[in-house]
Amino acid sequence: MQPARRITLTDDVYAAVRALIMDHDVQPGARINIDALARRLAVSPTPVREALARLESDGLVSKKPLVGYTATPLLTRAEFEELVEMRLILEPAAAARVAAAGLDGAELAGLRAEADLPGPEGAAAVAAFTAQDARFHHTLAGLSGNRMLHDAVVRLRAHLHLFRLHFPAAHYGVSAREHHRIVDAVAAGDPAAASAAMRDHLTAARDRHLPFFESR
Amino acid sequence: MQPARRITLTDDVYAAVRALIMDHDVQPGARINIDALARRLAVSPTPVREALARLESDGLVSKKPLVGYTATPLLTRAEFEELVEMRLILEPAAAARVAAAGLDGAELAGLRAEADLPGPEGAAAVAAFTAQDARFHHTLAGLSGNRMLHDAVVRLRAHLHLFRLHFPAAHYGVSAREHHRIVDAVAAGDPAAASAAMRDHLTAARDRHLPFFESR
DNA sequence: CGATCAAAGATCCTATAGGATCCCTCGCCA
DNA sequence: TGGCGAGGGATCCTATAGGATCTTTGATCG
Repeated sequence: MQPARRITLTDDVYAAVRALIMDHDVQPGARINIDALARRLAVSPTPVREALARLESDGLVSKKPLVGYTATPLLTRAEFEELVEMRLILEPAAAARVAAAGLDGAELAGLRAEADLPGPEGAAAVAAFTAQDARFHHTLAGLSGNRMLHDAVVRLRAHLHLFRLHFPAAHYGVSAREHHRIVDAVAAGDPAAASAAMRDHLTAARDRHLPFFESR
Repeated sequence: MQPARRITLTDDVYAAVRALIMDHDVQPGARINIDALARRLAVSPTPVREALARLESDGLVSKKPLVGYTATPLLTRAEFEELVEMRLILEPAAAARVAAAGLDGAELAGLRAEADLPGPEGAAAVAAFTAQDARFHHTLAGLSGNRMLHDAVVRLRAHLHLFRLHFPAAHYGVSAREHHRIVDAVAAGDPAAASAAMRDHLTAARDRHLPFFESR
């Protein structure tokens, strides 16, 4: 772990702690000791405290007064269903809006490039896959032109760190094809088709993830 | 202003600062001096810093490194349109889900009670109206059973402190009737009607608010 | 008279120290 | 042997002080 340094320590600490949680360097449900974390990052407890306060707003940690912070436990099956439901509300609407508004050549090319997903090769395959998948969904939400919609999609995404460990190989290839189907509908300027393609993608992804809960 | 005291100062400070902003005791766009705020609340700067970090996640203040915090400026017309668009995505979906799930007698009675809105009498009429309106929308979102959906609706609502000052009298009465139409559809277990009623309510409220931007 | 540069003031940012609270372990008792 | 209570340790929470940075004001030069 590198000592954090930039303009404001808080931002660095925030990013560092977020990464620790997302990569499961801090086990879900584990206590987070402020002093120990500060020593590990070679900073004082104050910016750590500030970063944790922000992370609590993101839902990645929770605070019990006079006891301490805790990394948020993994999503339960029910919470996962809620998350999917929420994405089904937001993301098809975003896709429809992008299709309705239309994209210029550069935007479309960029989106199409991000629709591709890395294969199952390489050491950090799962991390690379989820990171690229996140980029695609975030970019699409951003192109909706509605900043609040974009923020909401990004915020939800943080909870998917759940699947960093157990990850079904079935995702590779299929997800990329579904992404391209969404891009095609967007490129055609067909809001209904874009919305439907996104809905199908999300429900399919949900079904692919479900076995995870069986095995717990 | 009372000195803040409870279990954790941070929570109290958070609520206090939030109230300051919502009530326009701190003008939108104004700089927020951490030390001055700490003295005013009779606490040290540390919990103030922590509270401000949380408020930044809520979008009520923004931070410029090495410069300080600033109360978020009032929504522009474009941002207001984005907010409405976002509510149109979330809240009709929430209403439909509540209607589909059905409510027991107590829940329905509670919701119907909150649909009523205080009239234009009294000193703090605007504050009472908006507070009650918020309660209705929050309660409905909460009854959807989806916590993330509820949180998203509540989070958006914070940005409506915009209208604490200039408030059209046309809202009184009309809004309550629209609320009851939503409750009726929910009580009838008709998701499509509930969704439509909410959509109509939001678009009508949007139109009632629009003159505010003409007068700036 | 306007623009540029420098210095002073204010503010934020970080670190360290002390008080209060909670959790856990050990001993005692029924 | 199991339950209860007290003490110690750890941790959080708050406060204060010092260093770094930015903004602003004033003076100087063109």
